[in-house]
Amino acid sequence: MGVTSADVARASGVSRTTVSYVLNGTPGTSISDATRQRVLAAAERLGYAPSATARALRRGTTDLVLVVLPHWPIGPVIDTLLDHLADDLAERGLSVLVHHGRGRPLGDLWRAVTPRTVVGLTAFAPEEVRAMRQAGIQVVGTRLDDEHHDPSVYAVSQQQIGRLQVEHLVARGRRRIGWAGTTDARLVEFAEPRLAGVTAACASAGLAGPLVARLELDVPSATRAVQSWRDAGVDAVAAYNDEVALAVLAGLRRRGLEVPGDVAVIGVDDVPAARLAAPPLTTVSQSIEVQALYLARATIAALDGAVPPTPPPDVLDVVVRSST
Amino acid sequence: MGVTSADVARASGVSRTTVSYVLNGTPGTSISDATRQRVLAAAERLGYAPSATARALRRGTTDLVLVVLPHWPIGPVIDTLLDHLADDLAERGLSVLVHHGRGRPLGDLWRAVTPRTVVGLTAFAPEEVRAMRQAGIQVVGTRLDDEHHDPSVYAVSQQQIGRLQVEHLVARGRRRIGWAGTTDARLVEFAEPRLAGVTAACASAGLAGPLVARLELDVPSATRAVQSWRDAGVDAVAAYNDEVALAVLAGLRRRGLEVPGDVAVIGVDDVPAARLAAPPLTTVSQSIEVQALYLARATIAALDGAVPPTPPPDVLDVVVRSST
DNA sequence: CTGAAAGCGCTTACAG
DNA sequence: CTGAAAGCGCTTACAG
Repeated sequence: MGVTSADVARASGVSRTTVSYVLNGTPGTSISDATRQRVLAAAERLGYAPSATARALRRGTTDLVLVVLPHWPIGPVIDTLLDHLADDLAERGLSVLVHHGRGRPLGDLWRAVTPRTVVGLTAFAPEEVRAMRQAGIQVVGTRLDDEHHDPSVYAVSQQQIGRLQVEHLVARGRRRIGWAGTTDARLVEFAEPRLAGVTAACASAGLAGPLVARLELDVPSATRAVQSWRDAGVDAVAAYNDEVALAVLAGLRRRGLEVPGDVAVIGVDDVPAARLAAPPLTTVSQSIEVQALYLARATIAALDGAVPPTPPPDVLDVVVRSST
Repeated sequence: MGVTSADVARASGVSRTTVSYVLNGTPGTSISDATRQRVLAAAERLGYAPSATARALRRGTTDLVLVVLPHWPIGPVIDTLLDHLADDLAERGLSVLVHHGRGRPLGDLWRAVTPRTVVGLTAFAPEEVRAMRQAGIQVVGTRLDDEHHDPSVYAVSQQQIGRLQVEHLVARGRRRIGWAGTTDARLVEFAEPRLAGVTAACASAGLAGPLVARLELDVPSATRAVQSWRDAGVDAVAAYNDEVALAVLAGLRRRGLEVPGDVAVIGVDDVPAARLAAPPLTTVSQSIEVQALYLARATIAALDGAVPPTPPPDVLDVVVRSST
């Protein structure tokens, strides 16, 4: 198929050993400059590229980092995180590959890739983590179930997000909270803990539990949800994320209600559309850059066998705009 | 590190050949049922998983499909496409891996992964395509520069998108077109051809060329752009995508202008936020599901050495809402 | 300063 | 019905 190191050796009249030494710049081996030049020239001329597969088999590992996303629609937030992560890791010669949690089982994936590190933005089954580690793969993550307190894993508390939303609304004098979820079943992993946080915060504040509505991202669905909230006297809505919050705003608009006069609305993520909404949307930001940097550092520390970095103290932040 | 086929062979008292035959269900080899059971049991007990790397080296290929995204912020559109593609390919035992066009050079990537197929949602350099093909990798794509008419590649014309936007605006009686681009340099690859389409369509309609403004996704920046358009008598704006269009709407709102009364606005992508905007946004949809299915089919056809499927006839569609 | 040889873990003709 | 052996392409002790 391709040209191998044996071809380069033959073309430059040396052994494969020497080719390997020259091309890898193996330290501790001083090849004569003439030989070096001959090898380099031959490699160049033949268009030689080493087989990463053979190298991986020999070395037992690759320079790949596999990022596993949860099985839900990823938003701009995750895109940004991936961008930063790829940049940070590229400096260490690592390539980032992303799996979208769809298709074949995860086990097939990491076995096929033999990555150096698996970065999980989703929760892994404990057996899976064990199997990966046993295969010599580092496992790093931002998210595991709250029960699995693996010290190597840093989890942004989804509950805390919901809590912050309610605390902000309460500070604004709101007393009857609505929760806007989605009908997308894939989001349950994130939606449930956020709702739990909302519920807990309502209890702490001495309020009734949130009035839950799940909506599609369209105006009719949002309008129905708004109606159900109004019937119950809701004066503030915490939404699963900014997209849902935008739907809520659309529903309120359709009903002729004022924001925040009649109803306050708060989202999660601070997507670009949030600041462009009418009115601009108050939202909980997750400081993705900070998280990406932490993940990159954790990955690199794991690689170096160094102590894991300290997780960033507070990545959650309420961005106050005009909707509350 | 891990348990190998030799371990399984030893544990079950057979040769590695037999282990391989049993575990792969190699056709044309009839292993006695007793032996088969012994091997299976030993593999199970030892937790054996074949080394994908060794297999790849031996077979010369993997069951991986590498999707290369362009180096720009991917939106929900691409997410949906990836989801569909992964589902469609999983049925053929193929795993999808995504590269976000960041970090290390593409060449390192595909060499490291040795995928069966590379699916490009970005344009590849011709040498790169040649190198991949020479390495026995199939190359499939939705996008190549209009100059490279590779029959194996199906390109959604970015120019056509811009053209459709203008034709719609002209049909609505608009005569002075503004173009809303972005300051994000990563988007140039897509933005330029779309703008070229807008310019061409303006010429066809006997209009002056578009008045170009590039904006950030925030209200102040959008407001400045709106001002420049108004100074030039612009009565319709074609935006690079929906996000930019939302910014334009925000700028118009800030300026107290009516949409579409004073200025019509049209985006691209039909993201969920488009229908939730105030007013709901007219946009060009790219029929992502159709494209994903086509890509999956093209990938599978390439695998089977079959004739490539016919590209879908018209994936572009103007979704008319209230902003025009 | 450079080469012959072993071995990473698998699959697959080829023999029996 | 099953096994010994070669080989995928690389790297790296070990010898010279």
